[in-house]
Amino acid sequence: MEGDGTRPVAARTDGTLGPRVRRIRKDLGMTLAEVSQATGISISAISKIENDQVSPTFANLMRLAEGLDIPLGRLVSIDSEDRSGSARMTVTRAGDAKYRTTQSYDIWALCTNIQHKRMMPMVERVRSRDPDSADGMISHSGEEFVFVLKGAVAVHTEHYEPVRLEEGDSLYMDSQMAHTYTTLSQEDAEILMVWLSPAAQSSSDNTRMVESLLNRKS
Amino acid sequence: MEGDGTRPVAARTDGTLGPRVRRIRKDLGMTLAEVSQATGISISAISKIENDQVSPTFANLMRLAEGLDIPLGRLVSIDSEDRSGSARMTVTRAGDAKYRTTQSYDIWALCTNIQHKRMMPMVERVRSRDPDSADGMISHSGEEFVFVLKGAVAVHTEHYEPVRLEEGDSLYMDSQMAHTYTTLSQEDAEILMVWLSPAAQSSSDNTRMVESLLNRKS
DNA sequence: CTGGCGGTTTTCTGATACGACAAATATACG
DNA sequence: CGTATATTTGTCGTATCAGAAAACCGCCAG
Repeated sequence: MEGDGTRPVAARTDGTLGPRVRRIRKDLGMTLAEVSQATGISISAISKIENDQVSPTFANLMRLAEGLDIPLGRLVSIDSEDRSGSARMTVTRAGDAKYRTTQSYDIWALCTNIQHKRMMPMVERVRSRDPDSADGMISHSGEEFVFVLKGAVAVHTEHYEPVRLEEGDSLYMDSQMAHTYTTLSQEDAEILMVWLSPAAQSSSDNTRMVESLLNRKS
Repeated sequence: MEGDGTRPVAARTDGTLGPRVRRIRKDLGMTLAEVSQATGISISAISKIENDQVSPTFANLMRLAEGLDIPLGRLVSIDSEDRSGSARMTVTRAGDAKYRTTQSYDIWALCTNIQHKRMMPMVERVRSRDPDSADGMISHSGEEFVFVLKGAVAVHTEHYEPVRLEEGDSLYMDSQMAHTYTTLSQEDAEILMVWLSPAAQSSSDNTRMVESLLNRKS
């Protein structure tokens, strides 16, 4: 092992983990010593991790996530807290939502122009009245929350009896369970839906997933 | 292999990573050799990882995620799809939400009785009209989505000019940015808010966090 | 200039993950 | 049963990670 010029070069990681860890630590206003205290990892090890001089073991990644109080998945995922440059807030006016339509729904996707967004909020007008002739039952990953803005809808699922939701009622479900919505009121009902994708790391991912979900009949 | 004390004992990881990796591999119908091929990790190493005999380095975790075609965050996160036993859906009627009040808001937490929930939906009546005399600017982790149900509100943040939101308008923000809401309309405004905690793994966690956020003045 | 003093980086050494190979099982299938 | 395939286990050499301590780096006071 001739040390003839061979620098560490820090190629043992993707080169973003370290800076990400440092950023999180700084955001929490902690010193290396405090993180060491909180995680049980030595100061030097943390320093090397932050400088991408080592590829930490899974064990230490877990301890790090624990001590920094951040889910491990967030810690290691590439998306990072790097909000630099991108907007941290976006507003969508009542009429300005991004519109699209399917066989059974009119959909207005809200707040589409913010990056690194994990929830996908949208307003939907439910046009179908028959669970079978509709787009059909849809099953996808993640969780969804529904709040009835206007009218009344029925929620059809594979495991429960249909549920009637009136204005102001809300529902939260594991969206892996196949489901569909139909209007029960005279006028087409309107619901506010927020979908959370477990896998989604970026806004563009989410948007793509929504598109594919809406296009498949199932 | 005499059990003369020194056995691996597999305490170098949390004990769930290995089985999880194996499960994913099996689901994909791949052999160790194929995964080795796809990831560049040796067969023996993968075997040891799957049996929790080693704590893989971050570098190998990345290669593994890449080769198994799964987001790294999903690969390492504990959460798992184990929804067995608990309810997969819950409904909250318009009048039945869990109520509480603070100096500036009346809050109805929605869908509180479902486990493993990551989004925290709530309806808030905004009573304050002065951003300074209110509960004060609040900064917390995560993201929040707001939809105005009734009236008009102003959103005050540390980085942006106050934004006026009318009925039907919506907003999405990185809630680490300090913020507060005030009513602009004659009648107290009502908003639907969905908060996503990055750390939250379970409903109870979320509820506790909401409580502490609401109680601190800051 | 000099000497603390937090905070961080580097150095040094023991512990351990990794890769390659081989032998021992385990599993699947005819 | 055999045979083929897949997986586990063990060994060895190397790469490299973790931790302790020393060195380093502003920064500030005297």
